[in-house]
Amino acid sequence: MPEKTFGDVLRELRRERKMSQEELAFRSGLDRTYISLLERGLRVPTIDTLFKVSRSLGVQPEDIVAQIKAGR
Amino acid sequence: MPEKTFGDVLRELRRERKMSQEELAFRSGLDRTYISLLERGLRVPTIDTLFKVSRSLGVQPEDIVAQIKAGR
DNA sequence: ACAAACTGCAGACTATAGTCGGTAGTAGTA
DNA sequence: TACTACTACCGACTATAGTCTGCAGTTTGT
Repeated sequence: MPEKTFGDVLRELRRERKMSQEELAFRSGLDRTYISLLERGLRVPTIDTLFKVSRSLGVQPEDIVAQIKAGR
Repeated sequence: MPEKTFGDVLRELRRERKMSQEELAFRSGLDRTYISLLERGLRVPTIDTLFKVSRSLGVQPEDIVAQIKAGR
């Protein structure tokens, strides 16, 4: 099982749902450009943000965390 | 099943291991006073910080997240 | 080819995560 | 009475999460 970054998982889940960055941002109450930064790994989210996006994607936050490779 | 805040879970796990805030801070590479802030719910950690403390506590980060009540 | 929708990216900004040094209070123990 | 270990709390700071506007480049569909 290939482990990925948070951004990888986020992009994957978003695309599976055929959702644009803008739509995910709106539904999560976040900025569109910030979703872009997250997916490219240029920002590290707080757990509050993790909860917001996972809710918008209809997935449990722990399921996202479980897919992430242990950071440094 | 009683759901808690991140701080509640953190304090609980730390005490179960009979570890001081200072020791947890040292092992996690974080500041002593910051662990105190986290446990009292005065700070929201990034997922990087979540990984650090869960590693120090010998628990999977997703297990901590799963215990947290969905934040707004 | 063209247009529309989507995304990367830059700069300047605000909010908050995380550090650091010190002080005071608490709980336990000799 | 102390002494020790631990933690709450306090500024004041630095680093970075997250916003906003705008524009350029890419992708997708017709």
